[in-house]
Amino acid sequence: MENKNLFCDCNIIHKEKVQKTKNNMPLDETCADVSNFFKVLGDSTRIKILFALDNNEMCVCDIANVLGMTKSSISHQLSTLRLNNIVKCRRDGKEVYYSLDDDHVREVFEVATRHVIERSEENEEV
Amino acid sequence: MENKNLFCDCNIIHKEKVQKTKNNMPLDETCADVSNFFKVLGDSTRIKILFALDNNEMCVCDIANVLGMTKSSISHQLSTLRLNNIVKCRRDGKEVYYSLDDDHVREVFEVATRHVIERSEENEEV
DNA sequence: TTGATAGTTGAACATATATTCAACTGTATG
DNA sequence: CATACAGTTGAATATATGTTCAACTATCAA
Repeated sequence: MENKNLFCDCNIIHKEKVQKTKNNMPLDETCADVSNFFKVLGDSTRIKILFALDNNEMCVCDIANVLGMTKSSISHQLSTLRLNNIVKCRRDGKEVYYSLDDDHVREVFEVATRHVIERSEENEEV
Repeated sequence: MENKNLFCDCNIIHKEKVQKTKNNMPLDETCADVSNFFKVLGDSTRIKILFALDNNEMCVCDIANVLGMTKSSISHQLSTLRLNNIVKCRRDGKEVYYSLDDDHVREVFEVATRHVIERSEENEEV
């Protein structure tokens, strides 16, 4: 059947649109990078860390105290955030200070927060 | 010890900053909503679906064919996206057509994509 | 009504991942 | 040097989640 795709269990309904969309799809690697970026932000502990860091740099112990969690779990999550270029750090004596890495991150973070807050306000009205 | 937090295994190093940051933290529920929003975008299948829908609405079979996946898995993921108000759908005859839900989503999505692409270009230069 | 196709859904399985725990490194101080 | 504290890290465990499979509903056409 010409309309069957080897890797798919159903027909192509709009052949041209499918072909066109296929041609415009980004590389798999790009999709993986984008989804990975969101995945890193998709954890409430990490989001709380970002809120805490939104206005000031903080050391691991202070973050742990703000969130009421162990320094180990915070350190693990900071490591994830750092490896994904979402926070950066500097050591000063015994402490390591973390802060948001760049403005793209702040922008995405703030747009998303606004989106979620506005949506929840909409839902209250209904 | 006055400097120990009941739920944390380490000292408060900067007492004032910790207190101030604690006071400025959003509600747990808000953090959960924000992280959940990102979590939904944090999967490569769902990101591919959003890329496919970025310029035109599509039915389930066509999306499945573009991604080379079963209609069942696509339908499961569309359901996740729909429940989180990221896509919307309309039925027309036997087909159900999906499209991006609102402009906030498009904005976050596009800023993040730009961010990831620019970052990967930076890395190529180095 | 019957058959065909589009799409949905719940359960099961396999994989991914957040936290805990314990051991470790790095730095300052006595 | 030894001690104390800040922070990191790897392994283990418990939980979350994406895909598959099979059964289901919805719509159209004969």
